[in-house]
Amino acid sequence: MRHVTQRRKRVTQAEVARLAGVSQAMVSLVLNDSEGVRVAPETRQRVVEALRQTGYTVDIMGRRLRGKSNQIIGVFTYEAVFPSGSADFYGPFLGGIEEESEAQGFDLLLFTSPGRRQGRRKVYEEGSNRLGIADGCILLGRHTDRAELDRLVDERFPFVFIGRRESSAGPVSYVGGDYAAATAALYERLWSLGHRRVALVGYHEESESTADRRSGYLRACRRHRKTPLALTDGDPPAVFERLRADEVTAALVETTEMAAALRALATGSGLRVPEDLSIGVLGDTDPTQTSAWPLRTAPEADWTTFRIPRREMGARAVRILVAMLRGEMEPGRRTQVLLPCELVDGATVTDAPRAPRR
Amino acid sequence: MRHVTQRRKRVTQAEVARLAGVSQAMVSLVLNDSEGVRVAPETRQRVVEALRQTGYTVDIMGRRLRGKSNQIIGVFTYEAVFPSGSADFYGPFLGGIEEESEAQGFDLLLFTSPGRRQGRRKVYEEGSNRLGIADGCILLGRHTDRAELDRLVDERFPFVFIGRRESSAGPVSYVGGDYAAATAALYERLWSLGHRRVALVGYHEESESTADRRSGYLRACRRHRKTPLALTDGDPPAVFERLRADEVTAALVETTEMAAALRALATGSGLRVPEDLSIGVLGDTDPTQTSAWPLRTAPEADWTTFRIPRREMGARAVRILVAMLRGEMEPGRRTQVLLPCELVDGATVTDAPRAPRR
DNA sequence: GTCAAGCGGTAATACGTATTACCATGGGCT
DNA sequence: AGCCCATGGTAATACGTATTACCGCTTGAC
Repeated sequence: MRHVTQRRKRVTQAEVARLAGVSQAMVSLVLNDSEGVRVAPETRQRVVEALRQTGYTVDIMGRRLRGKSNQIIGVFTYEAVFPSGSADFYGPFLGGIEEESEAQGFDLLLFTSPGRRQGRRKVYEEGSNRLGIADGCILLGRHTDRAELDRLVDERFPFVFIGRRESSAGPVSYVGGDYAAATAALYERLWSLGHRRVALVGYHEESESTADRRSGYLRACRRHRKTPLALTDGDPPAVFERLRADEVTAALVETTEMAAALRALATGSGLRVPEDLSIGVLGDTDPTQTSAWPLRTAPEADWTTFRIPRREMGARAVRILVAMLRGEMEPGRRTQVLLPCELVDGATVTDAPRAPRR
Repeated sequence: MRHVTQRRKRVTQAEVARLAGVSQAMVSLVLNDSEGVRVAPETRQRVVEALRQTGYTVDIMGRRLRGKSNQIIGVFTYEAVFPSGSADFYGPFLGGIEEESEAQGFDLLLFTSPGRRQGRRKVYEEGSNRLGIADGCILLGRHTDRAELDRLVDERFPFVFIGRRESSAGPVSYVGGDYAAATAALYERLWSLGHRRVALVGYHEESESTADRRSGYLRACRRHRKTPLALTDGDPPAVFERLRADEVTAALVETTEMAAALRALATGSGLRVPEDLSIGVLGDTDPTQTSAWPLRTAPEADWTTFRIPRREMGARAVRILVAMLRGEMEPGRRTQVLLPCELVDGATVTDAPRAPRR
């Protein structure tokens, strides 16, 4: 029984050269058809023949080592990219990232190894930043670690965040959705339908995206000289009671979970949605996140909301990162982009009720 | 205006060494904690400090060139991982891959960089194998390139395929679904319900998965001494006519698309499903693939089928690959695994009709 | 006959890391 | 004093490729 050959060694240019009776450099020259370098046709023939015989293939590693870039974009997410449940938060983002990095000629490195602390991934483990093995990195995730972000900025590692992010350590490049404008637009839509008491229901926690929605709401309120009514989580029944007490006819709600809970409470109290209470959802946010609000929601709900251009955001982030890597950006400058969100007319918003409810 | 630092250069061991006042070799030694080599505690301290200051990260190209592993598992798919449509074929596989590689401490490298030929990705582009960047690789995709597979086997690059694959170049490691057993089991279920004329409707093309389903069907037929009736695509109406002509009471159909088309034809002809015709689907196969069969299918259809354990397949593939990389497997041997598929009782199979139809 | 120029090829080097062989120093022992 | 050995570090090298500087040869011009 013949002993199986062990791990066959790669064929190198040197071996090809030996076979053809030339130097390694000559093989490289023939392979790369360098301009301005002269190779005798007869020699080229010999080399080509040797290449064919040996079945030589370029070793990417050697080539990239020499080129100093390994053509890899890192993707860091604070949670698993492919969740076991059906909730698909990252999918669209990554779709855009994949598409664009394919177009730009980069591979994608998903950081799955880093240590998790209480189920959440960390960039810095044992002090060293594994992201560095990529040329640059795209970061995603609702649950951002402030300290890590600051440190990243500080290290001058090229990265782009998906979702607006602020850091005290300096400017951050990001591609976000323009939640403020979209929220204001949704408010305007309600206003034009006759709603005069429009409340905001959202998180208490001050993440950038929550803050943007609130600022859009506040701006719209100011514009129409209305007193804002912003309710931050607390338990759903309490929020609902508050809405009734203030004779609110429309609510702008941060997530579909919250919206579903509200609607359930409303219909439970004999109120019809949207005839008695219009509900606008401020973008379909991360469905995987945990909250005090009941998770179960009718999937077929036809919410009035705005579409977050996830795919475009991913693609745009890659383009920005690649520009940074190519040095096409004034160094030190950061790029901050907010993409418009498209209004989606659903079945949960209609004209304001004629008579004020009691 | 102060000119900011230009394009951040990779920091190398040599620079760290300079800062610490030692040689590059010393930095490498400290980093790798090589056994049997003595480093003065005080020196180690200096180096560690310099590493921290510079934010050094290892360059995978240099390291791999030197022949060491990078703790990176490559993932190669013949189509985009994150499709723009909602059809999510790769998701579950990658979920398992991600989960397991996280557990094993590996990062995931998605090969998205160049190399498409007519919309399909290629492993070998310009003769070079890009997979080599990773320590080993997992391959997925219904559309396999035979020549590439052979060449991969030949190169002895460590890889595991998801889905059974055969190569003339030698044994291939894979993790597949046991379609033969599952198909046979589905046949048995039909038999026990009184069906005596059970047809197979499937692809003509001889991919491994198609072949497995057919062999399971044939095995079951032999067992019950029935003449097989295997219909390979052709146009749906023709297939349906054939089923009627042969007084078939149950059909095992390869994909949900085919099944939906058949059902539409059946109900259009006044046959009820499942009362007059039972339909079993042989696993929910790649929904993105193109075929002669109409794509539109009622999504809420409650098919009787078997579940392909995609997530488990992904995880298992990673475990096998890691074992290969750790050298825990006899070199030259390959691991070939078929995981059982669980029967799913849906609404499209019931007792055989009493009287033969006409 | 000397020089320049053109041609065809090679040696050398850089890229970043890991590892081996080796060297300098100093202390303990005979 | 002479020797050995332990200690702590460095120089050198290999990995595979791309590129530049350079070298030897021929030929043509003067």
